Amino acid sequence: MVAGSGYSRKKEPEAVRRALLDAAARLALQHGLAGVSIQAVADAAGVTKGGLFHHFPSKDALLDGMVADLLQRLDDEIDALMANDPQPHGVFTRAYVNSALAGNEFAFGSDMAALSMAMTTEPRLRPFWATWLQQRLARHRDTDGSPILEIVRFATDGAWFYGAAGAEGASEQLAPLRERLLAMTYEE
Amino acid sequence: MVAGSGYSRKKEPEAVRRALLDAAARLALQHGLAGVSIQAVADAAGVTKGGLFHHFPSKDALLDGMVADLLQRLDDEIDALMANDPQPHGVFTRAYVNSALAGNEFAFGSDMAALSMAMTTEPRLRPFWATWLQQRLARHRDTDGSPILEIVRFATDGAWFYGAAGAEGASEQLAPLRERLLAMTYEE
DNA sequence: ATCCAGAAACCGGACGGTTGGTATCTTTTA
DNA sequence: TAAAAGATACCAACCGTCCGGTTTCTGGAT
Repeated sequence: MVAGSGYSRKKEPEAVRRALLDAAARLALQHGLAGVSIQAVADAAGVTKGGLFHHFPSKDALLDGMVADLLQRLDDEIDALMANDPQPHGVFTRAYVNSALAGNEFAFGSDMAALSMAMTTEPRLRPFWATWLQQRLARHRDTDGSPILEIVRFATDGAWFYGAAGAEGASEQLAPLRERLLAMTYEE
Repeated sequence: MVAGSGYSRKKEPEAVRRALLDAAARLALQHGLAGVSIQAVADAAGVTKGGLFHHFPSKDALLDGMVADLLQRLDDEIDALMANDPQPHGVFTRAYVNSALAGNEFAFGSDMAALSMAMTTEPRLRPFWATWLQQRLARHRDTDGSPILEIVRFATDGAWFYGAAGAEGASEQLAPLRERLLAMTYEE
């Protein structure tokens, strides 16, 4: 070993891949998609550009991976929420609402922000979301097929978007809205 | 005049400015915000970079101008729609719905696409939209203040977003939804 | 148990191209 | 003729990508 020229790093490919994906999402919602450069992502993940390119053959592949990962997380979160819901009618829609407008603090800086940004900006990534929703909806047609629930879901998207846009007093405004939307999922 | 080196162009500053704004919006929804470069906008508008920089001192100024212009157009369109609506209750919300989900063909490739893209991608531009909505809403609090109308507007946003994402069969799916939303604006 | 290849993981500099921006010049308009 | 409108040339910085090199891991053969 040549003194001073060596470098050492534990090889944890999965962890690095995770770090890269997380860094990409974080950079996206902090500085916009324009801030997601190979160099920036690599730096934020504690890896060099070369290391990044070992995991993702191109930037497009990185963004694709990011979107797929975020959709997977959303999938899991919704599944978890659905598991704790005894009422069959509108389970998916309720989980959807609670996932997007969660807790007292809304998911502004959350994963979904990076997702919506990616698909809005990059035309190539647009169908991903719609496809995900349609597949998910096909699975829950029996419990979540009514027109009212469709409106509830779309309203959730709009409300989330409004909050993510950084509207002042959005938390206070959206809290009662969420309750109204949830109440609507039990109707009919 | 040196032979072959001369150039001639009618000087129409306002027309050029319009062309630049339009070109920026068109490039945005065609190739994403990443496709909106100074050079590309200038080329598309039939002007050189120098010409562009005469009208907009920076790229940020160009994007700000684009967003402001798009919001202005939206303002005008909604005003026009409201003028032809005899029913006071929910006028603004109806105009909002009709503007976003207009005609038989939805406004996918429309101005709003560039708008949502710009504000989603660039964190700096995010407050513009929310501010616009809040100001507009303050003007129509008397006629459009009810919670139901709020849900209708948010659902409109979500539905538009869904359509803009390029979902298959969105037109067929969203047409009845629009009618339902419009019907809701007359309730109560 | 140990060794030793070979593969996988990671480094980091170099490259050609593009970016936003500036400075200077020419043409048109008022 | 002064100022606006636009053209042209140029720059430093950054971009995504590539590639040769270095380190660590893995699993047979011994």
